[in-house]
Amino acid sequence: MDSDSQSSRSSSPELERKAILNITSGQMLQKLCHGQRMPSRGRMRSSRRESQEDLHELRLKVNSRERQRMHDLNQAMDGLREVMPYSHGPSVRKLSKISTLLLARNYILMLSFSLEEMKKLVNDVYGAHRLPGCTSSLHPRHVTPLPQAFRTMPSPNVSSYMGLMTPDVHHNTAPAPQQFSGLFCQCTMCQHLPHQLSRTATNLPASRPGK
DNA sequence: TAGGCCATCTGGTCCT
DNA sequence: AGGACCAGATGGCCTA
Repeated sequence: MDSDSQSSRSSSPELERKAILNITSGQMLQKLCHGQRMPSRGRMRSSRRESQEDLHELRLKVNSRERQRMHDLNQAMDGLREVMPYSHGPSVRKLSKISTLLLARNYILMLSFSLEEMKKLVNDVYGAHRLPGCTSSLHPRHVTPLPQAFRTMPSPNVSSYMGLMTPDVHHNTAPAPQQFSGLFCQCTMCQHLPHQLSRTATNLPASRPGK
């Protein structure tokens, strides 16, 4: 996988061997054994070496666990990248970790906003003609409020939630903003809505209405 | 060449 | 006690 291109750089067998050699020889081992009391001459050869070996083995074990933990973390990060709406082509550089997290947050916020807008639009069309006993979640009574983080966003402009989709953050690999502009009209909801509503949805105002 | 990003090692802390 | 988690340090790779 392309996303592993960088991690394999450092986790290749050769480099891992070097890493092991690094702690096996010299500095690290000295560090590990530093502060240990000198055993008597008779015991020095065997017990000191044993404790060194024990420490060394322990260190290798701990390092290996930590390495595995970080690999798992990176795997999860890759999973997140896969569902993020940015170009996945081979010519596109992988999102950095921080960019992935920030973009994911913005993406969630934008989807929340889209959902709320959709609920409002559907309610505008069908709300007045609701049948008795209808418990649709689209009814105003059931519409959930926006998340706090979303409500405190500085700008109501939809495109502003794409703040991260800028070249300076994504190394010129960010998708064009219009990649998102079709969000409403491509969903199943919009496709089944009356033509007029569908048009309205695809021409969202710059500001959130009524806020 | 500087700066960004990353993997790895390491020691400390917390939890079970 | 052992494992998980975290953050700092370090060094390598890559790009502008």
